[in-house]
Amino acid sequence: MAENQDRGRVKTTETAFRIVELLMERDGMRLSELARELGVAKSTAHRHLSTLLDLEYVTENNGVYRTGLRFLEIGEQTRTRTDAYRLAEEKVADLAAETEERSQFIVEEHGQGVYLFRETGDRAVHTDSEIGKRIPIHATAAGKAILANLSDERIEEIIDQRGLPALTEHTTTDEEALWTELAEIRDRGYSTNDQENTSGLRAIGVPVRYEDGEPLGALSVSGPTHRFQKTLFNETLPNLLLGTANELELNIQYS
Amino acid sequence: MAENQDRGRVKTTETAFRIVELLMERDGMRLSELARELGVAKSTAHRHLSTLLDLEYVTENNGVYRTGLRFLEIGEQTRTRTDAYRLAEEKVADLAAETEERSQFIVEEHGQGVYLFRETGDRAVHTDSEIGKRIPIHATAAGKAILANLSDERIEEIIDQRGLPALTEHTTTDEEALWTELAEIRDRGYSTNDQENTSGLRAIGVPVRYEDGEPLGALSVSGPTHRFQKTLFNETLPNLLLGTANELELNIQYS
DNA sequence: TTAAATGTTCCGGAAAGTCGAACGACTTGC
DNA sequence: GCAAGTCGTTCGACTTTCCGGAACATTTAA
Repeated sequence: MAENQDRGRVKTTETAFRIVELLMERDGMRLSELARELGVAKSTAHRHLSTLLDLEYVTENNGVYRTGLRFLEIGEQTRTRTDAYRLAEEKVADLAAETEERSQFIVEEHGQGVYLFRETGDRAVHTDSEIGKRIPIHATAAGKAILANLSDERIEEIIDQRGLPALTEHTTTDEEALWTELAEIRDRGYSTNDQENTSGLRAIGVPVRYEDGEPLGALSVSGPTHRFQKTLFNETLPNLLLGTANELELNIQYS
Repeated sequence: MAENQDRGRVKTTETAFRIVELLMERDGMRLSELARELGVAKSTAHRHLSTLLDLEYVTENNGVYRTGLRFLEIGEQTRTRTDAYRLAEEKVADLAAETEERSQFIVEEHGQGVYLFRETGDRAVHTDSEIGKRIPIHATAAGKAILANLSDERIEEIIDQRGLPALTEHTTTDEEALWTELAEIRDRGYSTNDQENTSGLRAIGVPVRYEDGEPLGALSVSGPTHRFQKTLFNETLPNLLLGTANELELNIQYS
């Protein structure tokens, strides 16, 4: 059982990355701890760890193995691969400075939202970076802005693959409701998020598109519910974001 | 032949990561291109790519495979694992703002220097991030500052493992000369770099140590030769850096 | 000092990854 | 508009190589 989709996959690679992920979650582990956790012989764990150490994807200190910075190298390379992403970084900084709130740029990958850049204005607290973190795409303003600009088939695909899990009691979990919301977003040009992934937090999101209409990501600004109200929430921020996204699209087009 | 150190290493993991590295270098590849490059059957490449795709470490678009943002997630987690690193980030920003030059924080991993944070002051050009990039540790100011605070055995080990490759004509490639320079650095408290990795660029570096004297990394400020001279290079910047490193060490101690 | 972990090495057996062939779907060029 | 070439995908047989267990060395605890 449970060999449904496993046809022709490389099991050794799966365990290698399972090890990496465990090391990340646990913030470092010892050899036998890892072997126990994985349910493999110590000798097996040893062989895998030695390999990852040799390849320099893992470090070892006093018998404790941790993920290495080579992941940062590959990740950073991936993030700054296209000029578009680098240009987005500037806009995120501008938005944070101008609004004094937190702003971020998110892209879609494997049906999820991934934080590429985040900047916190003076007013916002400087939290953990969260860069690279994944989040259900339907539960963020930026994510919905992206979703609204994908083809219906792709949207279906993502919903099928990821479902619509609830992060708070305000998360949209009904597919029908999501579709109508996406239509509104397309009309209006921007998306909103009212405590759908974190209670007490609201956000506005706008898509960033290539010339052909394909979304490459989305910008968003988020802040506490008590500040995000009325004109600010309904006009000022949406207009600021739409203008910024437009500038960004032009920058990308002529880069 | 060439099986000297390969005893007991997982070959499949090696090829999996060789694929990832190729995808990174080439900025994306097609299946058969990759198979050709690796010297394996198309079916083998296919199986590996499907696996990496399923695990979400790789993305695919119109038949082009690229590295995925999961590497960013793991890398970012690795970078911000300890409070110490996060605190270093602030100091890097302070230094860039104050000097208006480029400042960076570097750590040692597998005998190499790795850029963890970089900030460019208003005066410096905003280049590619280079975060996560590796560099021979003896060819940077920050690297030498770290090296000078390691045990003699560890220094030997690193030199044996990595050698002393020349990046410019000014790089220190003589082991004897390096040892005497490291002694000077220990005396003086800070290190310098005069066009040893990039011609036209000078830098000053200072170690950042835990209470027990173990270096966790080093701060440095770099700029063009024509600006980095006289009092600025010999007094002002060294003192600024030493003060900043000291603050940082205290912050780390009480965090 | 004993006892109980942990890390390391080695070997046989079995699971797995590799290759090549063969197919359909697209391109390219004549 | 057809043929030759390329690309991605699937399948089965061979054999590489990966896994587990045991035995030894090493450290930590009692």
